[in-house]
Amino acid sequence: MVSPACVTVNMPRSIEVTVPEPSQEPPKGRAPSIRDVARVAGVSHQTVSRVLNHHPSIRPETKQRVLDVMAELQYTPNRAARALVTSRSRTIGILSASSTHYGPASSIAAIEAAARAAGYWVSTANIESSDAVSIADGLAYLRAQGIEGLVVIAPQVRVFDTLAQLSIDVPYVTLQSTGRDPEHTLSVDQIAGARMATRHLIERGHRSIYHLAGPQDWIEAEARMRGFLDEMGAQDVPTTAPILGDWTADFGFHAGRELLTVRDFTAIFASNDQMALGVMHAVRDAGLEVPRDVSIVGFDDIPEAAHFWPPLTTVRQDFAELGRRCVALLLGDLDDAAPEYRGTIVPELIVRDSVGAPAF
Amino acid sequence: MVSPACVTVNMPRSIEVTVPEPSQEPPKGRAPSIRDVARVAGVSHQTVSRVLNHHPSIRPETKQRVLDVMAELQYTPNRAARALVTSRSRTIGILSASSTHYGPASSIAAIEAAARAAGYWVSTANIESSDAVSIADGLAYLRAQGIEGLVVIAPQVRVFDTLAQLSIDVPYVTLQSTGRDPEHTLSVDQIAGARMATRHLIERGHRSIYHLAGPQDWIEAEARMRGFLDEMGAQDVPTTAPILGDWTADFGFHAGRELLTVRDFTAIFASNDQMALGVMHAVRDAGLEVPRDVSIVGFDDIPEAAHFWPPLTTVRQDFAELGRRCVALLLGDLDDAAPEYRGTIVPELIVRDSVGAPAF
DNA sequence: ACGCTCCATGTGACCGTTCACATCGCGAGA
DNA sequence: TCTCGCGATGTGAACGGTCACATGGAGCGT
Repeated sequence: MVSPACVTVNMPRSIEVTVPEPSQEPPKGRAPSIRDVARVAGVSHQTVSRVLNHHPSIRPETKQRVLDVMAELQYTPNRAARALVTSRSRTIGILSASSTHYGPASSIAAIEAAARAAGYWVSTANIESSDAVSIADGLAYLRAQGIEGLVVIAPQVRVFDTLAQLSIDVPYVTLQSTGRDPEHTLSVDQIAGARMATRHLIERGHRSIYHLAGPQDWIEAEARMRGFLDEMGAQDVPTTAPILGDWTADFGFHAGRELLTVRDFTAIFASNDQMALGVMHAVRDAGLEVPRDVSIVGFDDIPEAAHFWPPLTTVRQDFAELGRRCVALLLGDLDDAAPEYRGTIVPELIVRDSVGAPAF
Repeated sequence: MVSPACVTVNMPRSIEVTVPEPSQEPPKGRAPSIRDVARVAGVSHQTVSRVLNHHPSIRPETKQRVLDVMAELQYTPNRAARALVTSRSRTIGILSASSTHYGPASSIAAIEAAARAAGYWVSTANIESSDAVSIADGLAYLRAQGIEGLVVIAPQVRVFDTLAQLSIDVPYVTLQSTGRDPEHTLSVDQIAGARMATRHLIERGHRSIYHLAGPQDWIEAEARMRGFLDEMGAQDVPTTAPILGDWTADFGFHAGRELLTVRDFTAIFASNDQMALGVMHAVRDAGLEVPRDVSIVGFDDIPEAAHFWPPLTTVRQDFAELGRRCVALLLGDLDDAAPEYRGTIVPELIVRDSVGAPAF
């Protein structure tokens, strides 16, 4: 909702430092360095470095003097120089698809906030199509930045393959539960969430339920589908094959229209809210009503879901918390801190008005 | 719609290079450097550097040899080293609010893609609240990265103030038209878009139209409001004071409910699609219908808008194009290339089913 | 009073690039 | 044939931090 025109203002790049008492001026156009600070403060550059890194053995008054000079000169540490010598970029990469959707966007924002708080930088690579080339491009872009950790919000299956091919050797995290590798698992339990949604439908009396799944190379899509299948099986409800979608409302609309030509179901569990919205549109277009004729459950609880018509029953995930934990997990590996956040995030069923008793 | 658990795999950080013919092995754990390449290729490090920078006077066969060795060693240039010596980070910063919304998220994705294509990196700082402190934090974060240009997708008014205070001296661009400073203006003409929407309503016979505006420290919110006001004035329709919102569907819902207690209007022009959705919800909750009782126009054309109930008439903006041009403009400043993209992006009225004749 | 430890600080090298400048041929013009 | 110019390449010094190590006192046990 943001937009148009563009104002640019061009300004000189150098920082004008006005030192009141004429001590030695810092060099020409460059920003002041550690040595400039040292000179003005009357200490060695190393002492300045120690102040910067909170080294314990510095006399408080020395420290304060250095700090004062830093402020006076508007000193900012040079990230490149530090990265060069330590060979640590302190950068976390995010490989993301459909970053314009609410879920990924929220997670990205949370990751960035958490990383920033921990003194890390974040670099995002968006891939438009999820073919191997785009993925490889995105990963190459991140690699060139020397990322120390990677978060994958994209079709994981292919990403992992590409990762191996490019021999990118950083710890990585993805935002969903696989079930395998529980040691390294941080979960909003997608499966549990999908089961809640499915159970809700079954409890309301539905027996013919379709599942509109997400792309199957997204592990969370797979997990939600598995949850659906598990619950259907556990309750002994006959299952039809899930329909594989692409997360968009458009797809939901077209799939819904298709499905309604036969109309052998009373409910649909969509793998995200957008697809659920599309289905509702198709239902109305067919002259039917939600939930009278068809009941619908979504997944994610995007902020708009409460205002859909009818307000959508869905499964809420805390994307922000997810992003935060993700970073905690990565940093645990990176900094050998013990990540506290391995517990499971429990999703929540938000009951609104899109589910009713079955029509037949 | 992405989510849950998290898989981490830890891998060694060093790159194992297997050089078939035992030439001198590169140093311990570090990645191969320009000198490693030089040694293996039998040239000087400077020659390698020249190959890297496409220097004209290098013999083709020398160049090829170096290229081969680079491939063999899996050499990747070290960004930090380069940034250090050139004091150019090749990084563009984005300061963004509400990055989870479709518009900003789309622009960000486009900016990142365009920047990547131009060999630049992108760093995003999200601000959660738009108070001065958050803004200052975000800007400080970006500054510490040595950004060379800045894109602002946030309440610009405050940002500009803070920018001045922090004495951040980089070229910047914002994603909207101000009207002032036409020389540096890249416009999706918000004003024109808002006028189109308003005119559409007036042409359909509406005379009592409310405007649900965005936060007024967003310049595009202001521009859309101005467009609304201008058109109303031009057509001699009496105007009521716009209502200042916050871009969310929730706000639209509550504002709509409030407005409907009086119901002295036949149409609402909302400053974005989310607020329009909220209003439609309120209208239905009041037992009324869109567009029979109230007509509604939105702004942005988010992908879901076509599937709202009723499908929303709105103004489409090409966020992606916007992001692209934004980068072109910045890079024009940065690299002294002539930015070709100063023309105006014309928004487009998408007529769907949320506007009808006035109820009274 | 001696030596040892530890605190506070300084010195110089090094990280991987680019930059400014030097060098070495070789062909062309006088 | 001598020199000048230029194309192709090499040499060494930055850039702004951190690291490993050195140094000079103060405090303290014996």
